[in-house]
Amino acid sequence: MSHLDPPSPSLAVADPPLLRIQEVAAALGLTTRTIRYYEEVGLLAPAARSDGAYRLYDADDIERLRFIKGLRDDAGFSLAEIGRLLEDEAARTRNRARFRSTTDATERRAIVDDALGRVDRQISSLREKIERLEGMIAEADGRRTHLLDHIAELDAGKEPAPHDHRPRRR
Amino acid sequence: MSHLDPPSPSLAVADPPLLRIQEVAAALGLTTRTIRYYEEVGLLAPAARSDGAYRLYDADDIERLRFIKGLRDDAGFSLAEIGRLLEDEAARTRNRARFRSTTDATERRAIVDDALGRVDRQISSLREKIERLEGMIAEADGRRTHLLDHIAELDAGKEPAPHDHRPRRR
DNA sequence: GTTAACCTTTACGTGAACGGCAAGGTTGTG
DNA sequence: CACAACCTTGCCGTTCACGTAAAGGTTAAC
Repeated sequence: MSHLDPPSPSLAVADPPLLRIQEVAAALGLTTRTIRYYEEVGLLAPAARSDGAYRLYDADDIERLRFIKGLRDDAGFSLAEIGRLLEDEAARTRNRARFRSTTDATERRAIVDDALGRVDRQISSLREKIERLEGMIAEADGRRTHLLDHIAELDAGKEPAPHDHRPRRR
Repeated sequence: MSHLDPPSPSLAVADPPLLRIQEVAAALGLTTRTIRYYEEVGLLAPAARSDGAYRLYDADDIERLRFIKGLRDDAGFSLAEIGRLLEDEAARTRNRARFRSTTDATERRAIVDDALGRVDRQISSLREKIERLEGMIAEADGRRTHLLDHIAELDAGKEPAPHDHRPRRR
């Protein structure tokens, strides 16, 4: 069941603590404003609200937020692209509800299959980005080689040609 | 000398054609405004100006612009970061002038060495970015595996536990 | 030398992604 | 119940990366 079955025999499994917005912000290195903004544009909604309407986030929310941050900072995606990659929060909420509201294994399977497809698309998006970056490295490596050639020429004390920049074939 | 010595025996080597801003823009899929803006913020200056002050770009400029576009689109760097990576255009112009104004091989070597250092820093920047992306892929792969576990459970017709999201150790 | 198609600078406008208040409600601790 | 420390929803401000005219000069072709 869970990673280590709790000693409590038949009670609710000590539900995980829900965090308030500032705790989440501090944990992830974001500002509360940013998190609220992400909610505004439909990137994630808190798992719950307190009686007084405080936003309350669970571990899943935090994982999602961390991924959003990575997509923004590390991958350089725009929030719009991130939204497309993650499917909007409304759909996620709907799917969670659908999953819980049914016991039909086939239907549950469909929902999980769907999630799997999204994750796969996320992964190939990232791989594609890596390939483009590798292309850029190759490009830069070309310039590097060119410069090394130059250095070799200079070290050989050659009569310096007046700065040729055309690609050299070898 | 150059990639194929030109037939012209002792004349200037048919200097390469300089392009006007719109031709450059079309060739790279940018707008003229964007190119002018990049000049405004010090990312590149045209190799020359016509008598009537038209901007004229050479092949080097275009290569630089293409790299800038890659850093922006593929790597997702901000223009400020790109500026730091490329060293500002003023420095580039100065170095070009210094390179041409000297015949001293040692001095030239220093300049080229400098350029090599920059290219190396660019490459490690890109590699670093790739590593971060690979980290994200690993993360997503974790979620993927988790989903696959779920699917296996469902297919096995197991009594569905009420949606456990804690990391599973194996 | 006229004309269309380019170009120049200057300047104001815009969408994205937040920052930073104000005015008020909520929570937990003493 | 008082109080500090948090939270809420507005709403306006800002920076980045350009878009979009406006008013005029330049180039190349005819």
